[in-house]
Amino acid sequence: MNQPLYETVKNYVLDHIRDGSWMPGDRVPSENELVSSLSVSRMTANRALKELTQEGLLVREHGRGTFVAARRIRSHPLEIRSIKEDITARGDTYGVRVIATELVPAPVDVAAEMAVDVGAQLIHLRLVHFADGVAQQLEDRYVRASLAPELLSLDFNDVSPSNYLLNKVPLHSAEHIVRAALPCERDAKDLAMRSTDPVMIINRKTTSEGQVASVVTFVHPADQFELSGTFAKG
Amino acid sequence: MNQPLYETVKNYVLDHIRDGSWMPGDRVPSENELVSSLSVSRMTANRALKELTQEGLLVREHGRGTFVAARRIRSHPLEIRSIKEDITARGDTYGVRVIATELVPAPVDVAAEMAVDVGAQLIHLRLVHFADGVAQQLEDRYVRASLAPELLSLDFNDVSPSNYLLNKVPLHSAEHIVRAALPCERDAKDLAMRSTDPVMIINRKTTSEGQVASVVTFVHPADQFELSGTFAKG
DNA sequence: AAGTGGTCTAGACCACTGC
DNA sequence: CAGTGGTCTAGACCACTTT
Repeated sequence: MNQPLYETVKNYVLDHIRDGSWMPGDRVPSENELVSSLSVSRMTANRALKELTQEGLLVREHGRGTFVAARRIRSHPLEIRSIKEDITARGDTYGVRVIATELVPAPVDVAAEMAVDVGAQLIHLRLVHFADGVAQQLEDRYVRASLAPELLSLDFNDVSPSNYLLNKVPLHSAEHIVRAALPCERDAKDLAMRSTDPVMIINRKTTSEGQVASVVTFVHPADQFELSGTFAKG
Repeated sequence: MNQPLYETVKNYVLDHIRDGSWMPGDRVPSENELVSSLSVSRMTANRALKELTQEGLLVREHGRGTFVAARRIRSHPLEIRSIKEDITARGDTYGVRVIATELVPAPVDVAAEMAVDVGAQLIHLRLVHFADGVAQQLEDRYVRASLAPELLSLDFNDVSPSNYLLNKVPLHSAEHIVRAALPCERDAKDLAMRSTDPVMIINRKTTSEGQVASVVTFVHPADQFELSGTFAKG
């Protein structure tokens, strides 16, 4: 259980925000108060509060104090949609092939991405979604095991991991990175496509209550997929 | 001119990245080397390097060192950004090659897209945007000629078509479609890339006062570009 | 004046990497 | 082994805000 001290301080603050004892707008303890009550140095308290501020959970005002941030509401063209609904909505038959559902210790790169210890228990899912038998999307996902252990025994013909998690875990934010590339051999094989044909890759990291809940990589054959979005102003 | 010391350290590193003396993959000075050469404390050097890492300009590896990150443009699909600003912001030299600026009668496909008569007068622009001589974006655009006839005689080294139109024409909405593909021979040639390497293609249609003002296709070499975005909900 | 966050120092111990 | 980044401490001075 060797987490950095500043993580302990962050969790101390987060716990009070999560359980509602500190509400948006409330002042949280000052750096010096944390120094006294938690017996840490001021630099450590400062780091904890600064990082929580960068993560959008706190707001700091010079000379006044540190406050719980108001919850943001923003929409975005990169919606989290259900692949199954997309497929059935256009009249195709939805199908899914489950390649892996397993409980695994966190690999180093995933651990870094999710900010968990290497070896922490994660649920790993790897599925391919089909429309009328044509592969549409490869989904490779890691989920914090404590959030939804029953993922291991779900029937993904009924509900997709995305949808299940959306309902089960209160979503705070999602970060996306979209890029084009050629698929690696393994992904191409699972998608039954040539590795010389391009794919669109979407990485999504979702956070809930200050923690990374899930990281997922979606791989789409380029000829089967496009993203669209609109925005208006004024 | 009292900027924090860690900003001075950041600028010291940034200057070397911008002027090309430290290239992507190169090791930058270690914290202790910065302590010696700049006469700052290690915490200050650490803060500078940590922030540059968070900003995506450096990559740190425990026990090995700190390295200049591979460069990719990152943009948010929601925003209409200036490619020129993106390039200069990361310290590269911006360049543009104008392939075509002409007044043309609307081709059938463009006429349908813009909801104008076939043969209506449109301005057609085709340019390639470069960062340090490397092609970043091919821009192929049609603009309703009556909106901005002076586009034909602008110097695109000073202002990009996107930026010019943003200021000149009141934007109402923009629709985007993003997809991955292999480039056609002509686009690959203009981007000086192989037609077997994937590209990311963004189509944007902007409307102003109920009419389509402009349709544009951006083609990016996949290894030079990625989209990113975040959203949060309450 | 007192309290706050913003910055900075000069040490320290640790875990990881490479040789 | 030496060098690296990751963390932590116990001080310090400053600018800003409120009382």
